[in-house]
Amino acid sequence: MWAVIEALNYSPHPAARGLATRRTNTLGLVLRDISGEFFGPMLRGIEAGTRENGFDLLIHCTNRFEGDATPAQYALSEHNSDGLLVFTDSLDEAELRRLYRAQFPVVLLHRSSPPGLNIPCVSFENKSGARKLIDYLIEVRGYRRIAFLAGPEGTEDSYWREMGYREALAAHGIAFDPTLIEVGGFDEIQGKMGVKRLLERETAVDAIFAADDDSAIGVLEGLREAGLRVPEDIAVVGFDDIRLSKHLTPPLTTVRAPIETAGREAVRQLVNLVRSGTAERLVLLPTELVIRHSCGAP
Amino acid sequence: MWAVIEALNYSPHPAARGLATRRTNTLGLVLRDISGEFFGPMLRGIEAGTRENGFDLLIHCTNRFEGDATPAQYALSEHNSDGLLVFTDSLDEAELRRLYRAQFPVVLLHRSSPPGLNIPCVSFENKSGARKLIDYLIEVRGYRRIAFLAGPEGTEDSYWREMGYREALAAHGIAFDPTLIEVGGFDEIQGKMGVKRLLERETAVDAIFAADDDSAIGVLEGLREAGLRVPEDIAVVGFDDIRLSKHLTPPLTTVRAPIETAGREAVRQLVNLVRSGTAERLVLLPTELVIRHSCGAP
DNA sequence: GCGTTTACTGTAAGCGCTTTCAAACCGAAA
DNA sequence: TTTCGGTTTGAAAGCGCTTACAGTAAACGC
Repeated sequence: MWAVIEALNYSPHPAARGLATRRTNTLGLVLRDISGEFFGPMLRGIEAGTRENGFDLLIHCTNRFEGDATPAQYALSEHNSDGLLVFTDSLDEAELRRLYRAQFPVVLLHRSSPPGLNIPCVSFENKSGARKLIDYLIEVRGYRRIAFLAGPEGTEDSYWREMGYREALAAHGIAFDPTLIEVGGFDEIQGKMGVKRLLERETAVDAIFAADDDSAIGVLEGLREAGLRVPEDIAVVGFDDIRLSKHLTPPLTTVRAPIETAGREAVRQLVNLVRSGTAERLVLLPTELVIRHSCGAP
Repeated sequence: MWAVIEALNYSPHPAARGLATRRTNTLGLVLRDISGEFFGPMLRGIEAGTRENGFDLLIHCTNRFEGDATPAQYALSEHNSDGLLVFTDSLDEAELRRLYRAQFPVVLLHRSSPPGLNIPCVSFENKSGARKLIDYLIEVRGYRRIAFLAGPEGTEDSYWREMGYREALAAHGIAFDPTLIEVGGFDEIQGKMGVKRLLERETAVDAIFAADDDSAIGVLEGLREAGLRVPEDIAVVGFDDIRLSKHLTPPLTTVRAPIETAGREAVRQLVNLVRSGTAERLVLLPTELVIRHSCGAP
């Protein structure tokens, strides 16, 4: 029997099998886009996770193009996958609700469940990571006027990092100063623009906490163009510890976020959800302080 | 009619449709693994390309795990995709031949067609890029003893870069010296190990041409650990111009390879092949010299 | 030896769609 | 009114698989 199968090198037809079993053996990943340093490691983790569990991976970016005719399409759904990994805000709440009502397995990555939905999430310990970082800047490096350059509006990772920042300030009796907050984005350009706006304000700044390393790169650039030395004139720290960070000039103090592990873990939860219907409601992966020269450390 | 469809929010079942039409509306991407800085931009290009053309993207890594039970599986094939994008050597020649005989649309990325098969390929102008780079090192910077740190055995990108290197030497009457060749790999670790082996030989070296930027990073590290200054004691150049390169210390002289464009172009060729059965046999995307401080330029 | 359970094999239905083909329909020309 | 071309509509077949079920054979206990 198997010999015959081998001889004819037969392989079953996934579409037919999918039709009959009503399972696709495929997991879907929904992203807004694939840009920035973040996605390489994340994809690596996700791909590894799906493969280890014998699933295929279908990727879809929901980002619209300039002048595209097609309306918002939810290309990935119960029809072509057994479960969905949803990154941040790549799927709107209505679709999330629909999938939830349909009891379709979904795991959220770096985004929490909309109220009432109880969808499992995987993210980092953003708050405590930021807390450790700012504690260090205050206690060890002696900075008091620390600016926060936030990520994109509505990004939860950025929100919790800001909460950690505020908590650290409060714990050391430093009043929160709104003029030290500037919105940025999770990329180099926005980081650079953000720091320029910050400098125009002419408030004293000891250190800048960029919401992620990508934007910290822009901050370094912006400061260099403004003729300021890092860390002598102003210290810079980021979050994520992407591969570039240790190669920057100066090497960037940051918080290491296990990006790849988060991807793998999200798949693990999703596979559990698909197979046994259970998953942990919230998984927060630990972060770790990484001290380099950009904060003034030797 | 459409109102009813809207009202019931009906959406067709891809598996059933696939069964009936014998088309999947999906393109497959076969990789060995997703590591290194190269894959981010490449995936970005490929994803954009597939989406613009209304196809889905299925990704599969053929890399084996330690002690995995499953034999070499060709998860992606005529059953679940309308065409395949094959990156370098992620698929063996036998499978390539089988797909070719079955007239299944395949486009190769950074790898040329096995003899007799005539499968379309998309790659960079590696040879002329390397030629420009080495010409510059010889003519402008005056180096004569330039080492080449090759990529992984059998990698065509590396092969053609070496050919460009040799051509440049020959054109300037510099004899090819095998002791200046060292094998490395397309990653940091291998680059570092390669440069250490090179230094142990105690041949005079003016400059090191690493086959890609990832390994050039390892070279920089290796030289730093050996107490050598770049570019004062020894110059270093790479190939690809990945995002890190300009942030390195010193910033890396390299050749810009349009990684993302190559991905997008490969999809374009594949879509043509799927839709009209035609594609260009070979597309080589132009590369561009990027001069930074690591080669001794100010 | 017979009735009963267990195992195995084969058959048919059906998954949700496309596609083909035939039948029905409609308007225009004879 | 009849006839013909063209269009619309409906029904049926089939894509390649799974699965449930019936049917047959084999094994078992009394």
